[in-house]
Amino acid sequence: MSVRVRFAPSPTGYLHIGGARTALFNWLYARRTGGKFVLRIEDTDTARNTQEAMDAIIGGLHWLGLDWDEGPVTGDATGASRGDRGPYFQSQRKADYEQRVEALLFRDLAYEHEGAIKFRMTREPVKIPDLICGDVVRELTDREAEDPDFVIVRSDGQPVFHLVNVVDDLDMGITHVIRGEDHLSNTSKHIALFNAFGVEPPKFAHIPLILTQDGKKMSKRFEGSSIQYYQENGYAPEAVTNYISLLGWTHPEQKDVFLAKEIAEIFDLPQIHRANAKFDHDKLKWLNFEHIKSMGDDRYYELSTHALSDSGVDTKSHPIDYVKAALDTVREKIKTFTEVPNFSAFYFHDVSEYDEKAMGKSFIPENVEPIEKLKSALQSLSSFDPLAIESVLKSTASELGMKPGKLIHPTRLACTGSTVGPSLYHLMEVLGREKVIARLSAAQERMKKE
RNA sequence: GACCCUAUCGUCUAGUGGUUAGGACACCGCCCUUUCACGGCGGGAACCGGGGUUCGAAUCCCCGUAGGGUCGCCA
Repeated sequence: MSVRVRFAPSPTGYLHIGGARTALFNWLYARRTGGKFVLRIEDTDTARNTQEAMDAIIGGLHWLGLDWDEGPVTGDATGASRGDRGPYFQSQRKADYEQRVEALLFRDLAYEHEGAIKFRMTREPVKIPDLICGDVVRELTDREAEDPDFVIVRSDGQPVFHLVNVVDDLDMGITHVIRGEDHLSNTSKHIALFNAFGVEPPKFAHIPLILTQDGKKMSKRFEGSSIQYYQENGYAPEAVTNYISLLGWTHPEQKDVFLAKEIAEIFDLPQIHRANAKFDHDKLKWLNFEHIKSMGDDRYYELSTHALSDSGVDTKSHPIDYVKAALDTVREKIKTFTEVPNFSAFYFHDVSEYDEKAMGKSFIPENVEPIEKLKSALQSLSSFDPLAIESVLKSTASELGMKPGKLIHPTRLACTGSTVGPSLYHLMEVLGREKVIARLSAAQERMKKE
């Protein structure tokens, strides 16, 4: 029997980082086994569902590159979908649930209680075979011992999570339920329901949770709990999937940097670590840096220009080769794409503002003359390349009897407006002689005013 | 309160009865570099506690302790 797994988010918030990891593990398992990955939307709580959340989930999954074989195409519950086991929105499956409940009622496995319908839960301990946790025997808690039965249909007629989750998994032929460990205790209810329907439950695999650095549950308010945070803060999706896969799973060769599609060939469930993991932002950032270094040129240019345009820098009006050359000089300097504008915006517009502190040190009247000398030396250069620029900078300084740094710092500030940035000689080459001379001249005017 | 899961450096983890307890991130030091980074080399840093089992436990068992989860007409 071929594997069918599903990711079943509820559109009541955003795509949580933990949910993203659950989706990733499901996706990996489907890809590894050649099975199907189903996306199902658990929107039974109409009061709490929002279209915004729906779009964030679909968008987030797309962004992460976790494509689904069956499920909605868009966030519209009545819109198009892929697959022949739909509808994939629970809000569209009411008739199925009603039928199932009727059957339960008919066989006295459920009963009406104050307008709601409750399921007759077994009083016996339930064995939960789990691919990650092993066999878990779940006994009744003290409260459950008083009344183990639980509501499966609200008094307003709306079916409840436990019921719809089981019915859908059953109807959709789900073979493996891979979900967060927060569902482990509830699984006894689900198994009892599967038994009541006379079918064998799917295999279960409960994965540990992701906690904050101080070991607390990641609430919606925690910065970074939503995938959107990473989309907006300069992270490459491949770094994010790489990082979250490392929370609870280890590459057999102990590798740290890899692509999700690489793990898709070796991933398996029993290897998953059983303890919760704390989220380490530093390691994610490092992985992002690694992926920026190793991604293809075009992808790097694309993500960088996006970051630039997001911050209001227009690259479109510049020749493509100029843009690429400029971006090449910042590639190994950035850890996130949001840093790209800081390091490269000066390439795309004139410098009119300078670092205040540095200006006090570099833009002084005494520097007007040295910069003048440098300009003429630069003018006479036959080739405006990094090596030639470097040697001119140093020889000019030495002729003037000043330390190279005394000339280099004002030059950098003049060219970029900042004290940090790409390699000075390379940046000057990319900028081109004309712009460099112009910016040097503009800086001289500032120096006279000081 | 009850039930369930878990427990190796600060963090993610390797380890499945015999290892100088390994790696990565982070941190510290040195080198490289007249920007900021990168990089190179080196360093500190862990088996929660107590009982067993065994010739021998990080590894197996029990009891504590701690953390997390669940016990909804939320999902």
